Amino acid sequence: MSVATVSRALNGSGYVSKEAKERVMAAAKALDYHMNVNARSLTSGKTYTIALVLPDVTNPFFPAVARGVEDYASDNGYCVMLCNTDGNSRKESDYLTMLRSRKVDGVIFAVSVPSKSRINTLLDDGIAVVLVDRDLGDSYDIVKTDNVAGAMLATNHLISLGHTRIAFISGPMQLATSQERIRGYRDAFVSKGIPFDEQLVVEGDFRMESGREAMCHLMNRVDRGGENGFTAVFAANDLMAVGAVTALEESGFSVPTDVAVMGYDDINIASVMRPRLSTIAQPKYEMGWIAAETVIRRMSEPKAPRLEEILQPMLVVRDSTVERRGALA
Amino acid sequence: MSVATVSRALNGSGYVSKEAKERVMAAAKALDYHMNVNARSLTSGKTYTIALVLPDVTNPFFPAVARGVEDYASDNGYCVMLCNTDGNSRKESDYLTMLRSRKVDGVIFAVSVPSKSRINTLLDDGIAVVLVDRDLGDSYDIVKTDNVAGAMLATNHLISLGHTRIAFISGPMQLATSQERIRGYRDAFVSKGIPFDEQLVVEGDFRMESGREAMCHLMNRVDRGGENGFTAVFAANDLMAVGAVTALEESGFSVPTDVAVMGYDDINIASVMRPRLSTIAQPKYEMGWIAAETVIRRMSEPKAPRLEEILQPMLVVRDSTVERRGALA
DNA sequence: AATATATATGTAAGCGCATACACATAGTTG
DNA sequence: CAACTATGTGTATGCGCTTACATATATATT
Repeated sequence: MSVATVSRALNGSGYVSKEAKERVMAAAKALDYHMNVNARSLTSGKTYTIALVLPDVTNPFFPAVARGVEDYASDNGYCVMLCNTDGNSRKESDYLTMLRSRKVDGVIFAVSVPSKSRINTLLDDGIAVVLVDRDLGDSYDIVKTDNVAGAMLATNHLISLGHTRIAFISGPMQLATSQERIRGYRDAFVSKGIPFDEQLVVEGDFRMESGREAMCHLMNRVDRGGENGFTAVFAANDLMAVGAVTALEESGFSVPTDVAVMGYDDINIASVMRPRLSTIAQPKYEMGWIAAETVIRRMSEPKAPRLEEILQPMLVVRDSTVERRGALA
Repeated sequence: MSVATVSRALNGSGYVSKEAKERVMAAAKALDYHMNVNARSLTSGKTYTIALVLPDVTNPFFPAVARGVEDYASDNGYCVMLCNTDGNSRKESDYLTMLRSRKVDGVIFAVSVPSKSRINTLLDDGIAVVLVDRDLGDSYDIVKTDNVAGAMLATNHLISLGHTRIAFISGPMQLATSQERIRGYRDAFVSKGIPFDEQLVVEGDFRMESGREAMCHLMNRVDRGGENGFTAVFAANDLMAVGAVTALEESGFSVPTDVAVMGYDDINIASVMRPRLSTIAQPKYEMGWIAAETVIRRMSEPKAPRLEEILQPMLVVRDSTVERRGALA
């Protein structure tokens, strides 16, 4: 019995007599033999590994995505490596080169610092790449939700409640996601013919604390000049919305009575905090799932046209948004 | 220039002339060469990969742990594979054999279904294993917090508030973690000489919905007989506590006025929900970090005596616990 | 019966790397 | 200067696996 026969028996490839196959299988079971996947990848070129590169699993948006990725991946024989970049350019780059030398088959990438050249390096190495959530122009496969539509949904909801002075706490400006949400926010005003005040948008970094800070900023400006008032705030993600609510309450304002607050993402916190947060729900799990499906598909068709999956966000109205009263207007 | 020289230059092993080394490095840079880690692992036997096997990243307790693992691991040249088992015996077992054939160097394991034989299989394969959070007797390396102490802290806090009828929503009974917490809960009663009612403990599964269900159970029993009343509930994790609060409020009771509620874990939700949840804080990130440190240490000393890291939990008093009033007593 | 085809197995090479060993040269020591 | 050591490089083998190719036997086709 040669190694070749054994290999064929184990893989079900080529011709192997029933009898030989049975012997191999029996021996494998008896010895508790398990294929060395790494050795195989040496010849096959496939590692059946995909990497999930994201800013921070600790941000409640990502675990759901990760779960989606993992479910699809493991159902299809892939393992997933988890890589946290903290939005740090250095870490991001270090990880990418590490992934290259590990020959992962694909990477699902929630970019923090947009760099096409980095991604191209992966592609040149034959590694499939798909972006999740944060887009990067029309060069790469992407799975995201329609952020413009989502932000419009949110803003229109607020407008329909009688708010016209709506502050916006955005995400990091270099991210397409942030740009798209801010665009939806603006478009909502334009489409209703409501004047729009650039002073009301403040940049955050998607973390809770930055939402708090942004809110303080906003409130300070009102106090000083009597100008820049607002009756509602729309934060580009729930975490910042939570921070904003905290800041508001610390300053003695109540949500939604004094100011209405909208979030984005619909993380679990949103439905449990008080007031329960109105928000834009994203299909996080599905995003991850589809992203995994997409990278895997891409692996076998490196030359296929760009894949673009744009899911629809959904307005979830809870208790943090209510008809305009406005203590800060 | 032979492959051997190149290998030595790249690894800094053996004798290599300065000049040769420079040439190699220059060429490597010029060609954007990266070591094929998998190929290397064929000869070295090390994959520089560790697996993190846990029930569900989506449970807010775990992302922090995962983050701790990842930080320590990546700082030391290791990648981490994420494996969700859903507490499903089948998935758990499937993953373990997959990890064996991938020759991971170590696995950090939050066990769902206690099975020593499974773990021994890994160990026999030369894979380092360390348990996190859920213990399994004194056979394996473990990183956890002192659950007995934690549960006592919680229960004593409630008792000191005047509560004597304290319901307990436990985790799955087959988990040591659950047993330990229930033991702490009981011990608190015993040490104060307060009678203890077995009827007041209900089993949950650590998920939010099960907390809700357990709470309904508890309330139903009160309604029927007039017996089994309670003025406080201690849930074995925050998620179930949230579920319990929900159930209570749905039934028209208010927390903490009618019944006080304590959680366990101190996930981010706890400080944001209303009422803000009193809970037992676990050093989640540290647990992950130390677990990673421990597996990596174990790899180089397979025969060393068992490593046991027991961290201390901390009482965090917020708004969900307050002096006994009791509408359900 | 001669030839073609399907089936079955083995041999050998190679994937990208590390390393034992042989060998060669330079530097030290007495 | 002989003998030895430290330094540098190359050759060859193997890690565990797949696969092209060669070979062999059984079965089918004309």
